[in-house]
Amino acid sequence: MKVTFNISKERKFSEWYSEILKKAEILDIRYGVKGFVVIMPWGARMLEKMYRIYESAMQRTGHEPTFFPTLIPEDNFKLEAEHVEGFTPEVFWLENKKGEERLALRPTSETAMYQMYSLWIRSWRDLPLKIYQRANVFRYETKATRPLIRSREFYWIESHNCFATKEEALKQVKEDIEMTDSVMHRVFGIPFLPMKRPEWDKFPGAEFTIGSDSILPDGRVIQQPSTHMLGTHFSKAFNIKFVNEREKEEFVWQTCYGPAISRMMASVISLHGDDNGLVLPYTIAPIQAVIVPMHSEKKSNEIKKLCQKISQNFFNERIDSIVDYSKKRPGEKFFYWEMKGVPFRIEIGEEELKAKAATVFVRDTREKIKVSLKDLFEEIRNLGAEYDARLTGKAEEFLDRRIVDCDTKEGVKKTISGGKIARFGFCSIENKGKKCAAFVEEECSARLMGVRYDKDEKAKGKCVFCNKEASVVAYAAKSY
RNA sequence: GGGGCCAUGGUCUAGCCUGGUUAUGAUUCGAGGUUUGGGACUUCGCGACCCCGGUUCAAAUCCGGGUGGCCCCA
Repeated sequence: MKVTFNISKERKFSEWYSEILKKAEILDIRYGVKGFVVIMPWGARMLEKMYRIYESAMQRTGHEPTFFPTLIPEDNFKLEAEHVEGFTPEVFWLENKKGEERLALRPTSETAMYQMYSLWIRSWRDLPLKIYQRANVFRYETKATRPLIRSREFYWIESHNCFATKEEALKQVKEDIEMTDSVMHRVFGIPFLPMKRPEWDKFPGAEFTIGSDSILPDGRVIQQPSTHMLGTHFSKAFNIKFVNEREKEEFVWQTCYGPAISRMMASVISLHGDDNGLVLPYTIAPIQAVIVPMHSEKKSNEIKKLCQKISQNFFNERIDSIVDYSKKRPGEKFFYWEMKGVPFRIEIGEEELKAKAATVFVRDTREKIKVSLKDLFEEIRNLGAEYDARLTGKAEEFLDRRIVDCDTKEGVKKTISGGKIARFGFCSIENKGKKCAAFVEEECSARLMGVRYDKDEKAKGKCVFCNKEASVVAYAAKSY
């Protein structure tokens, strides 16, 4: 397929995004149901790699995999009062024959999993219970949907943990955020701000919520994984009790964590891509190196053999590669694989045979370098690590530069409308601060993201809205 | 939640106002030839009016409803 790609990401992010999803064959959005898309092979392979990396991090931190049913009986769904209230408007219901209970398509799986937890957990010896599942979940979005960013079905991992003490649960919240950092940030290259959400914006049924906000090129923030301290709200509703070491019955302390992999894919695509198309991190690119045999009158057999040898070698070394034997002219192949975001292109022709060195094109810098054939796979690995570090560094810089300190509410408004993140003194993220947050929502059409959870930012001066003493440093931005 | 715009081959599109020919052009795709170190050229070929209803001798075109998509504002 011939591909043209010439929309500026900087100037027209929204169009750029739609275009790249289609051109790079990540999604086909023509399925015909609002908010539902088909994930095509190039996207699916990326998603799969991201899943594997994330799940192995889950397992390293002591979580066990499970798969729970997609359907939740209505009675179960309704057990936790705040949860029902928060999620009911977003639920897809399956109506059955008369007299049978309605079933919910899971919007999240607390109410599916916790009834089982109450059966599984009997004593302190059963704790901690750390379980995750890979799942697709469904939310009936009434607003406009955006592929991968806000859809009605998305692909995520959800972990649901139970502990004997509050302290352990709080520690888990920290561990979740560390996982977001070690995987989403360090591996996928998506920097984020861990924000403690205001009281009025926490997860329905949680004591508090930490949302990890990342940024997209248009300056809007997007909530990536959120982690919730559930306290004993759900354990009381679902009767999840254990007998402690002193033979007393207690309710378990719970946390849950929901990294949405399909949403991270949106961030990966958006943050790293450029005007020539995708730029995929080396670690998650479906193909890490494409080998292009150049035309030759005399040496075409030798060239072909060398390409095969390199490819086999890559396979042995667990580098995902293909040789592009298609009957296209080189230029067309070059543009195509660049658009697909393949980190490295290896050109092999007469020149390379003679020099015993490959010409390696690096996607993000668009530079060509010579690499001796005998060091090729090691060098690709090194270059891959450097390449990923560059992408991450660039994304970090982009996020940092977007945060602007503001002293006045006019300043906040101006910052937000300029596509940046405002940071300012704020009275309170408890319910008494809700009035001040209304300014952010109504006047700026933005979200009060909350306060930093990863560090203690000292508030000085007044709340920029009500002029009372500021108790916290809050952040606000336009949001997806 | 409010408002606006749009729907024609795989993709982008002309035609619609003022109803009537074999529905325009480009690109992709398939076959052939010349090419091949940054999107080549050329010949031939395949392929479309979102759905339901209405008006009419006649609907891509006019009217109503539905579905889907995009944008702006709250």
